[in-house]
Formats: sequence, structure tokens, C-alpha cells
Amino acid sequence: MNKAQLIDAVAEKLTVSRRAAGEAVDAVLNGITGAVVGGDKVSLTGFGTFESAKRPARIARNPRTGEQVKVAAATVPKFRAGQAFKDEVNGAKKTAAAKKATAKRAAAAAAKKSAAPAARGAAKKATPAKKATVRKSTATKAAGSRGAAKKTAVTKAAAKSTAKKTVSKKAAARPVARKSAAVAPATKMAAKKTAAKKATVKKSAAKKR
Amino acid sequence: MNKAQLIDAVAEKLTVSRRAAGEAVDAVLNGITGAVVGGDKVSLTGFGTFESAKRPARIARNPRTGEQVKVAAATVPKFRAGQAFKDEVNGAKKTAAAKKATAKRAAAAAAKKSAAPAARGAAKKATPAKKATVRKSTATKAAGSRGAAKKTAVTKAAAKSTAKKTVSKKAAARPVARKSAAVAPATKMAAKKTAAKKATVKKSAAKKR
DNA sequence: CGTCAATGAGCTGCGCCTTGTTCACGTTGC
DNA sequence: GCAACGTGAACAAGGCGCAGCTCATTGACG
Repeated sequence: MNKAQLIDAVAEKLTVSRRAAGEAVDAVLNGITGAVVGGDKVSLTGFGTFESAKRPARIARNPRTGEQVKVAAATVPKFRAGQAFKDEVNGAKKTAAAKKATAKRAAAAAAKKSAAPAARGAAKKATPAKKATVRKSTATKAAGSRGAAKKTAVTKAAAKSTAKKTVSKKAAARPVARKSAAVAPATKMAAKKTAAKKATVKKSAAKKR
Repeated sequence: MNKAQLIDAVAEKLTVSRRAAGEAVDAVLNGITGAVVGGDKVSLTGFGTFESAKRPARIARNPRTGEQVKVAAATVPKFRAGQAFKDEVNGAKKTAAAKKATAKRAAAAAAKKSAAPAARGAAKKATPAKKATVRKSTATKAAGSRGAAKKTAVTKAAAKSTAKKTVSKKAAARPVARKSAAVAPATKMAAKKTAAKKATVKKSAAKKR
């Protein structure tokens, strides 16, 4: 499909002239590019997210001649597909896989609250079928209620234990994984972690438009 | 920018109701996703290309637990930004680089017709600024005229020589390429390469609609 | 406005993508 | 219909994105 064909499809869907459809297509695309060019992130739920990304200068290679080439720092547009688009593209295969995963989770983790997400997953996949949705959404709500109640109680207790476990696991796992790197990088990693958290905070702040 | 804001922008640009703009946005996005889901590639010149890509099954890792996870083969949507979008996002920085490149080309290849593309490049980058465009388009036209005059003369001569070269190159290049393919299969790497080539050939074939 | 769903962040290791250059083919706008 | 422009393919090395999972925030729709 090229632009002209997209315009045809839009014209048909909107029952408008090709000219009007063409203007619509242009307006949408220019709306997206304009915002990204302006430094904005364009999040179209289900479709995907467009944003610009900084690329530092680097030494690349002219594959044809093998010659090294210095590539200047640049800002490039990037797109990340939304989950709905991904699921749609992945099609029936994904649906089947989801069902399997759902069943697997339900069986493996009945004692856990994963029953709730499993039910949700099922509800999600069943969304196209309204009748099924009605039934399952009822079940979901019931399960959800229980999950919520459990969750509240579990969360507090788990938070403490999780924090302890997390610390011990990380402390244990990293030195093992990086013996060669020895102890010193552990400090650096911790420093990075701190910085990362700060950065995250900043991002969260910056994120609020 | 989120979807609602894009709808606002489209409504304003098209001077239509938000409802109409919303339908337009949906129609465009659904037009794209629909085609990609149908296995089609959507090439929107200047904006970019959406297509689906096959991802073979692989062993990935749950980053949190480190546990290995088998990820099933999947089909994912991907997007590659068009050159105009890239240039626009990269903005003034790119313009400066383009000028350098342009000057470089002009200097290095005065004897060649690359002077014409250089002028084109300059005209292209100057497009956003109307005043600048006027001035530069004048220069461009002048340059273009010369280029055209040169081109006409050069083209005829070059066409013959190019045709010969092209033929000889292709004839020479293909058997050579296939020879190496025939010899190389001794290695696994080469086998992969061969497979890739075959896939490429198929793609090229499939590409002709 | 409220509810539900989508999204993003964070974690580690591996596969995909990007970069420049040239040429041939395809698309777009006048 | 044609000129001008855009796109894709091919090449090698480094950088980026994604897998699962949880939680918090945000967005969309009724």
C-alpha cells in the first residue's frame, strides 16, 4: 500500500472525496511529524508511539568500502508499536498462545493472585465476542474483587518481604555474575542505580505536560 | 501529544469538527494497521514505511528473575521513518551537515553532474523557509538551468556509456555473486548467508505487486 | 466523571537495526 | 506524462529494543 492507496481506503471508509481523504491523510501525518519535530512524544493508544531520539556521534563503517566513517550526533524519529497493533499483526497465533499461557498460569498459580490477571487476559481476548464478554466480565469482576481484597492485605506484607528479598538477591546475584568485574563496580552500579532513580523522578516530572 | 490532541490539530488544520477529525484519524490509523495486518507494506513517502516482520522463536530471559524463557515465533509491526521525516526531526543540525556535504561534493566532483544533486539538496533543505526559499530557489533555478543544459548533453553520452557499464556490471556481478554462494556453503555462516540471499530474492519477487 | 485498559519503567542477555554510499526502481506532484 | 525525489538493497560493527513481571500513571471511552 502506498499513500494513494491509503487515501483510497480512507475515502471509502469516510465516504468522502479522494481530495478530502488526501487532506485528511496529510493532516494526520503532518500532525504527527510536526509534534515529533517539536520534541513532543505522540502516543496513539493501541497504534503506537512516535518520538524523537538522540543518537550520539559514533564511528560507523561504510559497508561497501569498509572505510570507517564518523557519524555525527543526530536526532532521529522512532516508533514503537502499541500492544493492540502488535496483537493484531501477530493474529490468531497470538490468541492461541495467549489462551495456552492463560490456562497455564491458572493451573500453576491458583494460590496466587495471578488468577485475576488470567481472567483479565481471557476477558481481553474475548472482547470481540460480546456474549462471552458479558459472562466473563462478570467472572472477572468477582475474581477482581477477591484479588483486590487479597491484594491490599498481601501488598503490605509482601512489600516488606519483597524489599528484603530484592536487596539480598541483587546483592548476591551481581557479584556472582560479575566476579571478573570484582567489587568496585558494585559501588558504581549502586551509584548508577541512585542516578537512575533520580533520572526517573526527573522524567516523571518532565513527563507531565 | 495524545490522540485527542492530534484530533484537535487535524480539526484545526482541516477546519472540520472534532468528530470528523476523529473519524479521519481513526480511518488513517486503521487504514495503516489493516494493511499491515493483511501482510501489506505501507509506504508513505517522506513519512515512513510500516510493515510486518517475522521474528523466529528464541530463548529470551526474564530480566527480573534471570530465568530463561522460550519466546514463540511471532510477527511484529515495524516502522522505518522516511528521509524527509528524519531530516525534519534532525533539523538545523542536519542542514549544516548537508551544507558541508554539499560543498564537499561540489568540490570533489565538479567534473561530474553531482553539481546538480548538490543544488537539489540545498533547495530541499531550504524548503521550510519561504523567504529563504525564494532566494535560494532562484539560485537553484539558475543552477538548475545550467545543470539541465549540461545534463542534456551529458545524459546522451552517459546513457550509452552507462548502459554498457550497467550491462557489464550486472553480467559480471551476478555470476560472481553466485559463484561465491556456490563455494561458500561449506561453512555454516555461509549457509545462513545463502538462506538470507534466497529470502531476499523471494522478497524482491514478492515485492513486485 | 468514573472505570477500565494501555503504557512505561526497571531489571539482563541476545538479536535486530542503523549508519554511508551508490544505483536502480518506484512514487509523487505539477 | 515527465521530472524530481524517495526508497530499498547490499555491505560490517556497534547500539538499541525486547522478552516477563509488577506497579503506578495516564489515556480513552461510555
